[in-house]
Amino acid sequence: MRRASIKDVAKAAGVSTSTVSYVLNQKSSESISAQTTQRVWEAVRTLNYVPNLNARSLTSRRTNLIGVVIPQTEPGKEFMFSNPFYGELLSAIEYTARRNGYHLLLSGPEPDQSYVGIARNRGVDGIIIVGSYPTKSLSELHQLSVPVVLVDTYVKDPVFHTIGIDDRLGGLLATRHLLEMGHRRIAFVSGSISEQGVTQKRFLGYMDALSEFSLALDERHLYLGSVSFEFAQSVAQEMERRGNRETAAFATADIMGMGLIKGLRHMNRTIPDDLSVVSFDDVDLARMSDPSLTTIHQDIAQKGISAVEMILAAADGHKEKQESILPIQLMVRDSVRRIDPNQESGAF
Amino acid sequence: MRRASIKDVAKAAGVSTSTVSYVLNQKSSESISAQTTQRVWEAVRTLNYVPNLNARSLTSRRTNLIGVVIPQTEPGKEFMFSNPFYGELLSAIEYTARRNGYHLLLSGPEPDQSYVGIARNRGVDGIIIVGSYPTKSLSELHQLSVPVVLVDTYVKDPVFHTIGIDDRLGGLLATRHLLEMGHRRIAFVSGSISEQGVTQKRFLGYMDALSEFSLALDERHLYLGSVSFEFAQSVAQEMERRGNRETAAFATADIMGMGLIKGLRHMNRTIPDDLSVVSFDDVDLARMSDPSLTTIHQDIAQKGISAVEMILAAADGHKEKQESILPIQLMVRDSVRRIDPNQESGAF
DNA sequence: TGTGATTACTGAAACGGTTAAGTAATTGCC
DNA sequence: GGCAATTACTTAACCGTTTCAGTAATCACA
Repeated sequence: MRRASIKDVAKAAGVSTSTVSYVLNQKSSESISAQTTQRVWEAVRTLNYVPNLNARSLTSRRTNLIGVVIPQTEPGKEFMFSNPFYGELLSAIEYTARRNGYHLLLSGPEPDQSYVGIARNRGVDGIIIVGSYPTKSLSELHQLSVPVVLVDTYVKDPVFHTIGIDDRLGGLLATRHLLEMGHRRIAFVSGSISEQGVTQKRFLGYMDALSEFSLALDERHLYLGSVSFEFAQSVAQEMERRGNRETAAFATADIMGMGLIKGLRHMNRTIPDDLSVVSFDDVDLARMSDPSLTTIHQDIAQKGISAVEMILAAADGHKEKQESILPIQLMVRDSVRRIDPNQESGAF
Repeated sequence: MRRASIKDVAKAAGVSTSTVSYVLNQKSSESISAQTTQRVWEAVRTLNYVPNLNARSLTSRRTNLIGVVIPQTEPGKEFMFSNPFYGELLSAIEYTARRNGYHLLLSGPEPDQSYVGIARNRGVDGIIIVGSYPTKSLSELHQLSVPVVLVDTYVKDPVFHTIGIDDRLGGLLATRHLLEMGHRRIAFVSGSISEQGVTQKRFLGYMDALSEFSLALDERHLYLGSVSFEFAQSVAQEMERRGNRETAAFATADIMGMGLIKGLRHMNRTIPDDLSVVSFDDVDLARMSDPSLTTIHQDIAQKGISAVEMILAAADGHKEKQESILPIQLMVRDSVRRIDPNQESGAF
């Protein structure tokens, strides 16, 4: 008992498959009598017919499929989405896509042929790539003539649509806030700094802020690892070990901010009394945290919505390259306290 | 400059399309000379050819696509995944699927034709449904002859593969722990209790535990709303308003446990001193929370892995209905304190 | 009343693949 | 040396859909 095909419908309605197709697609250029139209719809109903979109895409050259590639945040870790940022982003993408008649083809990066797999062999109408990847895979993508939206990726090549925020400004705002609150020895806690990733920009912002206050970069304040709760948690001990007496930290993701807080608490330190923390992203978690995190807010949902809209526009023939930089904002909450800049001792 | 098709390869290699197809699929039943094989592969390489999986599925009747339906946790909310549980689960599903050569078609429930859309018109090889849905849509699904795995859904009809945990036992373990720690007035904080959802079972477990201690259900201790941080947060005030003097609460999801904690803290109450909390799921968040949550642990990743494996088995012809109940475990952390059962006053 | 439009359809090719059946050439075997 | 089996392909049908190019019938009109 197979799924009914258009042929079954045609037979049941006593017409040709082309007629059925015309009825289904309501082409105004074709004229079909009201009688026939009704007979076709009846057949569709009784046979419980649904068009096969895969077959349709064969001729229409449109799949109504958007590929979404989300990275494993941590190379050693099996599962992605360890950062809730991705969950929130994906939600927005899925919702927007579905509203516009698109489905989502979800994939992590494929080990062998980078991440163009779904684009190439599924013929997606567009592909949204979140995060940074080796440049060579990006150039691969360019050869496919498929709209690509890069989210949170920095590339010089102005070939792809991009959407992101001003990460450097974010780093500046975060660090400046700490400086204005009197902090001078500020840890920089992040994942590894890659060429195309957001972290590098946030780091530049960190340095910008130091410059504003005529401070030199002290590499001993850099704590680089992976974007994960666990790593950030371990940084607390590392800070003590190094003995740099930081009074504040800028963590480049909310989960890292939370990890830091947790790590400090294990050492019986409290936030913000022993260490002020500013983080980045403003995921739901940031508000839920205790103390709630002072963080750089970005509109994660809007990022997803815009990404889909760019694909839709490109699929509708708009050729111009689009580039969107969403606003960000410092959210002052409870994880930073003001100190006397001349006070000599930090928590460590 | 279109994508190369199998015809282009055939022309370039000077053979028929069938030969190319045989080379590509390495059918041992067909004999192709080493020479020809090499020429075909060369053509494939120079033309950068990748088979179109959509076209292939037309004849092979296999799409290598698994549909995943994840609910909007909250009817009024636009975006799903507000509960990190879904992110963790989806991660595991995606990873396992990709490892086995499958891609994921992600969808929220479709407003009009429930959620069978992707199954019907994309011809997925299997569909994983997370959470509970109206029964009528389920019966719809049954008519498609596609393997279906129901995750965290209770249905009497033993038609679908299912995977879940013993939610009733979980409710029992959570509540019993609170009772053993001396609590007698225990709030039940959850989303709405639906027929097929997990909440109902957890509620039954809550009642089981009360029975064990010869306590009657007091409906004043029930706080039902939506599975969200925000609702749980608001429950804190509601508890005070009602004045039932609860000393503990069982929240049926970790985010609700966290919301509760936050809500109480806003009222200058502390956990677990003023209220002990046990929650459910043990998402990463639960460990990160402060105080870390005493919660019912379940292996979320395994849930996803098993779901995919069930689909794979079914796609390979295994017809028997599979049913998996994963173990759970009470994780004792820092959100519960022992009190004297005879002490008369709770926090409220 | 013949002509050109319009209406209401159908036939067939095409999309990119797979595969059963057929064919020609070579090989194995007695 | 003749026949069957094997090797190495090709042809053609088919999967489910769209769409261009017909075709036949009706209609409008001078």
